[in-house]
Amino acid sequence: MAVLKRRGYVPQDIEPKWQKVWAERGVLVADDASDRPKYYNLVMFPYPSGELHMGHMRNYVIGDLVSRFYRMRGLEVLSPFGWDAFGLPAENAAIKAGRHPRDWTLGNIAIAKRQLAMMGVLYDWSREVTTCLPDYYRWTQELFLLFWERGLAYRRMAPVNWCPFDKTVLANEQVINGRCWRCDNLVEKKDLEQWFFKITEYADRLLDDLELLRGTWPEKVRVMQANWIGRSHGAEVDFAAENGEQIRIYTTRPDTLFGATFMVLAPEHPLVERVTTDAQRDAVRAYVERARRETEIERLSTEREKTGVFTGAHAINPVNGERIPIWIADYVLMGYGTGAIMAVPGHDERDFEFAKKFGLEIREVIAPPSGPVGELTAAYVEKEGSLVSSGQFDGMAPGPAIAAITTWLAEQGKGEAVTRYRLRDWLVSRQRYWGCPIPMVHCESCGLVPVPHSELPVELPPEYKPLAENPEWYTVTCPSCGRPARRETDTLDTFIDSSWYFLRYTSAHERERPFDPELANRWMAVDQYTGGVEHAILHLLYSRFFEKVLHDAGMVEPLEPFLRLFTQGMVKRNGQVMAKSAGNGVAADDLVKREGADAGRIYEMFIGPPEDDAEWTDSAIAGPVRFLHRVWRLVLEPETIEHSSATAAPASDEVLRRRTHQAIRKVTDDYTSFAFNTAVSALMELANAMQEHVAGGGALGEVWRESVDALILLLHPMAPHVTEELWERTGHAGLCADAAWPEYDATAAADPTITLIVQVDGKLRDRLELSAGLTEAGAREAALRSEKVGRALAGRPPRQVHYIPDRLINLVL
RNA sequence: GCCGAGAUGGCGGAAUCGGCAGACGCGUCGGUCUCAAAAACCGAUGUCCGCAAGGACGUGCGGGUUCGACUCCCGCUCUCGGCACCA
Repeated sequence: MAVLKRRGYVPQDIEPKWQKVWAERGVLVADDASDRPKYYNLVMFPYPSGELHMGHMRNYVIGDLVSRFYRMRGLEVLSPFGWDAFGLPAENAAIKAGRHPRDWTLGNIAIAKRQLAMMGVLYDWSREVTTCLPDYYRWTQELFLLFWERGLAYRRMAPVNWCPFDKTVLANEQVINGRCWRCDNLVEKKDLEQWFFKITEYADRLLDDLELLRGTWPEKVRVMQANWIGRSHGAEVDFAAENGEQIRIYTTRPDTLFGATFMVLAPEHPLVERVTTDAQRDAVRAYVERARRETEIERLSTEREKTGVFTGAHAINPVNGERIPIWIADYVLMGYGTGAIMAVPGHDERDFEFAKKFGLEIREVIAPPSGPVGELTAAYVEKEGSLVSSGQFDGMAPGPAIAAITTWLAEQGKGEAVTRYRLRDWLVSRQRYWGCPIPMVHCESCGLVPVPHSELPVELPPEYKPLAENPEWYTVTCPSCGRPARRETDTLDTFIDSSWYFLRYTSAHERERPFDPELANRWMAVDQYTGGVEHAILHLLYSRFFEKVLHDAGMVEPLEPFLRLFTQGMVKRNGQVMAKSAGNGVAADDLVKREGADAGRIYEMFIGPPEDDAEWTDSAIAGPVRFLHRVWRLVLEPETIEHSSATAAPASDEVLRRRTHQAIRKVTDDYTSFAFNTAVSALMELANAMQEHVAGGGALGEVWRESVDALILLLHPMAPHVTEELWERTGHAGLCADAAWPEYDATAAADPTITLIVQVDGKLRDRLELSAGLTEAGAREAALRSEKVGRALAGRPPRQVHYIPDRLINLVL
């Protein structure tokens, strides 16, 4: 595309000038001591991966727009920025390019910082944080120790997700369809000793407090988090195996206990070996071996057939003393519940399928409201109807029966009510160099010993090589007994770094603690948090967890870190999400060179609702480009706009003023509610109205100047450079960025005339321009006077009349 | 399979409460200017019938409620996102 050459407005001439002024004057540096109401406006800090394109920019433009808007409305805005700078891509790039991950990362930060400035995006850079620098990660280590001291960090052997390509373990949340979230390779299961955070201890609060976010977080995100935590209420029940072992099962449907016709243990269940009979031992061992070898590919095959093997053993159903067979099957997971189930094929789809395949008994114990089915052809899973073949509980509805049977089990000492979660503890250790070192020491005699606070930070060694292969680094003396010991060589998941950065911003230079609680409470909670939906579970759940732990530690008051959450959609081009790898990104540098930052910003806001994905069309940016040239001309040289007596309605100050105040109302509402696309439309309409005013020979007096000022001010959050220039050129002292938001005058915006819609039998027949405040009789009279209406009525009198004052009248025949 | 969101012109999208469907743009067509082109500016632009006036149809599909439905209800289809043997 050729560089657009137009008279007057040359964005490339004015944009750098104003960027310099804003920076010099520290326009967006937040004042901790201000007595204006605070507004903490946060955008998700990025991973510095290289050049920014317009897909990245959408987030930052929204953030900047919000900052500028609320500043103009008189709030003390805190809008900090930083870098989520530890992580695998830096290591991968470093391996490829032979550079140290730190150099690669810091280089990218410099590029991104320049590009943000070039887009006119302002931040309070005095609070910048970079998670890979010791002055940040020393506090991450401090917080790790706080979790350790509060019993929330522990180390244990566990089956974990191992990515063979990235050579590290992954959190459950980082495994997507059995694949690594970073490199997309299949994940393996391994038994390893790893560090965990006890997020499950906070499961109830993380779930229940989602209620505090109703209406201010996208419903989608709240639902996703609730499902991820996955709380279920049920009972644990002991079944006695015939060899004397107790097998504890978990069920959410104790009401179906009389329908249990067999039991199933997970292949990894510790009792498998002990209950299996000699006759079945070989078959069971073969099955368990196969299940162990089974890869994620087989796990994921969609139409997965049930497999299993009989142990030869039996157990006794505690409610009715029945003897039922014990099976092994991999559809029962060791990681959930107790790793063992009672199978109720009549009322569970999976058990039904298994029973059908292996010819096991299917028994009906819940009759639907319409009565017992007799021969079940599918599992009846609804909780409606009544119990049958269930001894003393017959006739009860499933709901009450759940409570009654659970109570009975507890009284008999055979079971108890239990709450279970899908959420697992957070695996936080990674076998990578480029992360925050875990400040712990392994001592043969003392065990796990925390590094004393006075010795923090535990710094990464300068040389880039795996920590476990760096004896010079890991060999230390035990802080407790002084004997030779070994440093922990794992580093922390980068999601820990990003779980508290918003707190660090509130006192980024604090030297004694991770953050100053007083300042944290001055700014927290975040009033507006903006970022991508891809963080709906991971980052947002972990940050909420940290906030609650730090609340409990007395370091910050709010229970939830983010009051309002906005998740913006992704920008696509040629049908694909803009990405370096897809080669379809619109580079920010190119855009600024061609169309200018302001036009790019407007286009990005105009492209569609900000919460939706948007398709970037190269030609469509012409609209915002033309619009800005038109604004320039309207403000600085309205006399060059031709009078066009043929088309223009006679102009009046009253009409111009009305449309100006209507625009103030609309744009203010739209900025508040994140409807940026319609805010652009409203501004274009105001410009159209002003142009019509001039073309119609309207006066260029006081009302005109009010419109010009409003146009500049309303446009400023979206297109800061051109408006700053116009503000100066129209003779205002001070910065447009510092100016007060225009006041909306309801009287001026009120329309004295209305368009009455006239319908006959619900069909539009005429529109009448009338003065407002019409009675039904008056409206009816006016409607009947219309020639078009007369034709439609054809002499018939209306039987009914529906009148919506000042809007519509419907004559029904 | 379950949960959530969505489907409106050639394209992006708009439509506070059930009351003018298609705002605002892009694109396209026509015009002005120009030797010409680009840019700029002006006008037209949902579909069909009609010279026109005007009329009919039209918000994924099929029903329903209503004087009146893009909007509410019932039943589908398709698209996107999340979860996925969680007992």
